[in-house]
Amino acid sequence: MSKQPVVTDDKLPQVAVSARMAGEERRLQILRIAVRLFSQRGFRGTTTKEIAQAAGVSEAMVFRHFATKQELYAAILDHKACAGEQFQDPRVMLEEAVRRKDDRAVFETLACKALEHHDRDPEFQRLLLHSALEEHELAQMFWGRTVLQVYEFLGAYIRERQQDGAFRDLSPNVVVRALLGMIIHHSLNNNLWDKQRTLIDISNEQAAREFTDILLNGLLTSGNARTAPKKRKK
Amino acid sequence: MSKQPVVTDDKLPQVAVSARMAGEERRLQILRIAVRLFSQRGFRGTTTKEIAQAAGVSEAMVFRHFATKQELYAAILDHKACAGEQFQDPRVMLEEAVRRKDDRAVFETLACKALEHHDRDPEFQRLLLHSALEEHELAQMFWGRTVLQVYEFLGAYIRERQQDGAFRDLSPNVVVRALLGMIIHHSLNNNLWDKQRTLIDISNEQAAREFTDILLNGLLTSGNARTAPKKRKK
DNA sequence: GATAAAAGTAAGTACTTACTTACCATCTCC
DNA sequence: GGAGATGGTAAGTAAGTACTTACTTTTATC
Repeated sequence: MSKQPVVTDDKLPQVAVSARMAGEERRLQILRIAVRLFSQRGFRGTTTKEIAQAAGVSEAMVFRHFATKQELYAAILDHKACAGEQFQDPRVMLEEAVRRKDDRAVFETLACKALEHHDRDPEFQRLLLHSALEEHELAQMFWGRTVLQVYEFLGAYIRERQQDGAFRDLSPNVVVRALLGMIIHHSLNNNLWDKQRTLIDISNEQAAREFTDILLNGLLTSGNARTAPKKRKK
Repeated sequence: MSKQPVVTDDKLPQVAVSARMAGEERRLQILRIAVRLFSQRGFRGTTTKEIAQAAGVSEAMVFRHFATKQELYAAILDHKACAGEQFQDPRVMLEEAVRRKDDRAVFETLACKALEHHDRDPEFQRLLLHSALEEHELAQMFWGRTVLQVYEFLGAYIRERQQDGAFRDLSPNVVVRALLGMIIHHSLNNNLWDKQRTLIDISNEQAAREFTDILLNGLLTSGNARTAPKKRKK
């Protein structure tokens, strides 16, 4: 009777805002909104009431779809970490470059894809950091499922190239950490500390190229390599 | 009367636990405890009740020393960011190495000091991350006061060495970001994701040496430099 | 068009949270 | 030794918080 048709914006006609939705549809909508809010304010910082309001439904609806707040969080992790537009498996992504032993392509492609992913989905990085700080299972899961794989895969490649005599004899894991460090720290800067990009404002492609450049060739001009060549134990 | 002398541990005789304290002393104790709890669980994740309990006093005491929870947080930021065992100014720390133009010493010393600091005071990094995620002022303050200075100082050194012809022509800020990325990401891994250090378990000194090594000399053996020398637009 | 399942809500409950009030205890110093 | 300042508490309060219950509306289906 007194129920006005709650369509707040005529410019979004394809989505009937707050109209009755099919169950699965509403579930997904709530999930997406929760992703946004959790990534902005963390798990503890986001209330179920806020989530419900942002979705345009009552709190009870949230709890019909997700029995507890924890379960909603877990569903998000599943959604973000397993399904959807997730990291492509590096083994597939880099297959060709690895076969060609094109070092530059291997590192640069990986760097570029990672930077693009963090750029397109900054929520993911925030969510990950929040859960790492809160010591939530997502952090461990992501570490075991994604990070370790990258270390294994890239590490194996580096070992292979060392045996070819193409790479110097550094610990492969340290090299991987160096590369990931440059990439992830750059994303973190762009998403968290220097959103206006006052210090560095370059495209992902260029960033990937420069970091790869540094890793592969080093900073020094060829004449000046090793100013203080200390002996390095093992 | 019925008040037992609440001294829980005889091995800490110099600090009378929960006995009457001088105002300033109690204030500092609460502050230190709050630092620990905030860094572990974040601002929203820590209750004033927990802080009071950990300090062995009633909640009212916390609010006598700090009018609000926010004010307590602000006091922590002051304490951590201004006073105490804060970062040494890199300009002082690296003065001699810069004068000698000992590139390896410049980068390695900075790396080592930063790694050691994060190792000795992991709370600081957690606190910083929490506040960056919560978009708190500490993050901006730290960025403006500490991070920018490092970029300026190291950037200037790199520019100088480029004019000497010793360094290749890369954007100085990108080089700084690469170095900080390796260092900070390594600390982050040690403090947050891989506390058991299953992947990489090396001393700070060695980490600093290896990262510097990578930055200064690159990965490739001298014969193989630049497998695919694309032209780089300015 | 009756019916039953599904989508939805208003108004709770039990508990926690930041913060307050009103009062006690213990020093210090003349 | 008493008085005022200071360290300290028990027991609140009002506004959240996650989650529930009992109920109404919509919609697909026969």
